[in-house]
Amino acid sequence: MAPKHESNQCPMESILGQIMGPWTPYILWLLSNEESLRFGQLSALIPDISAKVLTDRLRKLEASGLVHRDYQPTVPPTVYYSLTDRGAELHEVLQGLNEVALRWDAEDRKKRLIPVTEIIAAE
Amino acid sequence: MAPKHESNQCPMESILGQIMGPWTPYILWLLSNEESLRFGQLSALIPDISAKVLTDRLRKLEASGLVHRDYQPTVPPTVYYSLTDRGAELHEVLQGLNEVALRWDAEDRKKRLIPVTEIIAAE
DNA sequence: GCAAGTAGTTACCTTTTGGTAACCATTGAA
DNA sequence: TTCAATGGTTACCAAAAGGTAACTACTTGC
Repeated sequence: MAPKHESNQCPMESILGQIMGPWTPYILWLLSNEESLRFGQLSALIPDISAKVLTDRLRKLEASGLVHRDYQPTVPPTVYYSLTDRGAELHEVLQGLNEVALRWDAEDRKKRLIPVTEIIAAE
Repeated sequence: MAPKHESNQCPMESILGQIMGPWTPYILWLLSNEESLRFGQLSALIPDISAKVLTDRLRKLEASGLVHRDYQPTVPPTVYYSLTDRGAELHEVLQGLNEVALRWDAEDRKKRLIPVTEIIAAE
């Protein structure tokens, strides 16, 4: 069974149930860096996600009150997604995570480059 | 297909691939609040997780270098899990997330209590 | 009159994930 | 002599998640 993140006890489990899962935090992070993003823009920024899954994630985030959906009945229709005030409260946490990600990435790159460096040094 | 978090481009996607998914951030958070926890303790702290899944998560975190496994060949065996230095770098982010979680939980509790308050006020 | 473009939805099928129960080793205690 | 205790593993099965292709609506431009 998937974690019963609804029924609970612990606030941490509850928030994790809302924002965890494949793609979800990534979507939140993209939205937290822009005023708003259209469906197609999100789709382009996350090439490996299918429309079905992207829709599903956005609907769930909307249901949790973290994302706002602004449907403009133009032709063709235009839909803007943005963080709600509550969603925006995740900005700092996501930035913090991104900083750790950048640090680890730099460290790992450096490690992976050592062999190359040795080859150059040996010439 | 599950997100291809290995092959990538973006550090944020990469870190999310390592720490996201059901139970994983929760395990990290529990470990970030203790020196170490034994398998059975983690199991007891997360009642809904099965041994199979807990093992799987711990093995993956170990493979990512975020968790250290200390097997003591006593009888019966004792295994201590703790965060590595890299894993410990997530502490602040997890604390930040927990603070947001506590705030939302308090807000939601307050909102859920309003009807009760109204009933009392109406008496 | 047909294609393009947006933001999806739906049905169908495959893959992945997770649960459950049984089993493992080893030794001390009842 | 048999049970309990720890930290798992394995096989088997059910459920959930996700991919793909087809289809929707509506109007503008070719």
